[in-house]
Amino acid sequence: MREDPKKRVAEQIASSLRERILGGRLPPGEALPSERELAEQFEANRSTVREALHRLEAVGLVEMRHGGATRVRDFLVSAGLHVLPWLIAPGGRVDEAWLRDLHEVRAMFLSFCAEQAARKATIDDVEKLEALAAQLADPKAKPAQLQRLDWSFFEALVATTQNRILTLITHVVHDVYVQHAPRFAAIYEKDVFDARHHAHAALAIRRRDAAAAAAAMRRYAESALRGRP
Amino acid sequence: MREDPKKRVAEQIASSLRERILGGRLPPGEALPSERELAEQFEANRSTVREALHRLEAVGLVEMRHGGATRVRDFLVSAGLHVLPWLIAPGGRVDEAWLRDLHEVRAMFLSFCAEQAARKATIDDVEKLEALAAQLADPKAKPAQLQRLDWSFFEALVATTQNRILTLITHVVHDVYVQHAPRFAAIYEKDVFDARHHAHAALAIRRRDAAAAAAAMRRYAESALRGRP
DNA sequence: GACATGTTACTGGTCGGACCAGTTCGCGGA
DNA sequence: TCCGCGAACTGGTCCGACCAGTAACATGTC
Repeated sequence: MREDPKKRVAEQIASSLRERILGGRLPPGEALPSERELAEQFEANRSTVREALHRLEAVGLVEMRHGGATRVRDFLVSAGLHVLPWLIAPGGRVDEAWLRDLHEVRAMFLSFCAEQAARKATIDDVEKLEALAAQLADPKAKPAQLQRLDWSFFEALVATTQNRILTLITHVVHDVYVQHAPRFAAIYEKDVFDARHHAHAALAIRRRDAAAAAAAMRRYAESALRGRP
Repeated sequence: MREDPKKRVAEQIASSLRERILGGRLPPGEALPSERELAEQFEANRSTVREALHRLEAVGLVEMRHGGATRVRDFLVSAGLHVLPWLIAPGGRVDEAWLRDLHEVRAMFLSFCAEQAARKATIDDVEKLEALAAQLADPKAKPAQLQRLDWSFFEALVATTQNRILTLITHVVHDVYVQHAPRFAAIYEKDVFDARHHAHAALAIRRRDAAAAAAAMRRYAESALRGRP
């Protein structure tokens, strides 16, 4: 319950409650203290507490019922994808199990995007992907640069699919990456990162070879697993 | 701006603004009227308006800055997957382009889940999937029943993967399905729906044949496209 | 004793008005 | 012309009151 003067009070309260819920200290079904009680505990106004509670409600972590108590919902049953950034690192420490799940989904994503991209890419799309692949192949590039370029490649791939739902999912994944960028740095070390996969994918997309593009990206995603600590 | 006494006032205001944003009448970058002004327009208290604005902020539709104006964000750049239920049917009418995107993602999802399920399924999982596939094959089942069973099969498949990120994504898709269930009913008509795909997938999962399971579910997803109006 | 009922003490929802705290922008002086 | 200061915005927090549902307990009836 430390103070971070940067954050708004409401966000501090929301963070505190969110951690307790995702950390399991407030189990599903449990009734939260009343708003008036929370206001006293956090030494804040009830309106401010309400604001915090509404943030939690908006992402499906609690259920507020007029007249009844505000209860913790089971986020594995009710919450949407947007809780992921908090789930990955509850209390600042990255959770290995969630990370594994993320890498699996990432592999599915990359390969599917490559497949769709091969079907829908325009010349401009192809050239952009090839340009990024070329930059990724630069032996002088530092890991941090590679990380940025790799993300750009991913974004370009998603944009090429012209599927806006994939774009929406990407935003959430992006939130995870920016919040925990150092955690993924190991993937981009010299021994692990191999930009040839990107070049293969770009080439396959140019040739409209959906299967080859998907295979290249899948190989890349699986090779990145070796960079995991 | 009609009144629905069931919904809370704050939710009415949020819905109204959400529709304007997603409908494009409030373009990205545009500044919303001040909270005091909105309170007057909606004949509500400023606290209530703030509550509505916070709901929009929580899903990435607006950006509130202390001292500055609250501005509309570009949801294709900033919003997460959770806006999907509203995007699919802006103003009550289902958007065909979004529906097409959804079907694409659905196909990816089903096939990937089947593939992972084949790798991770326990005996219990397999039996549950086979039981559902058997029920789906019942020639006397009505379309509405098939729709429910098909969803159960999907959920069981996702649960079998033991990947909780897939579960989170599923929740959002579920929201879309329950909100627009009639829209998807055509998929389950006698001429279109073919439960043999489910049986094939279940069998492949039992045999731990990931490729076959993925292929079966992909065929199913693609066959369902024929049911689209 | 079992059950319907009404009272009451909670819960969250809305209100209004006040003040604090940042941003923006234009007016005025150097 | 340019800089800087301040007024007039913006959102953020607080207070205290009251409205509106819920749930549980006490009561009365059969």
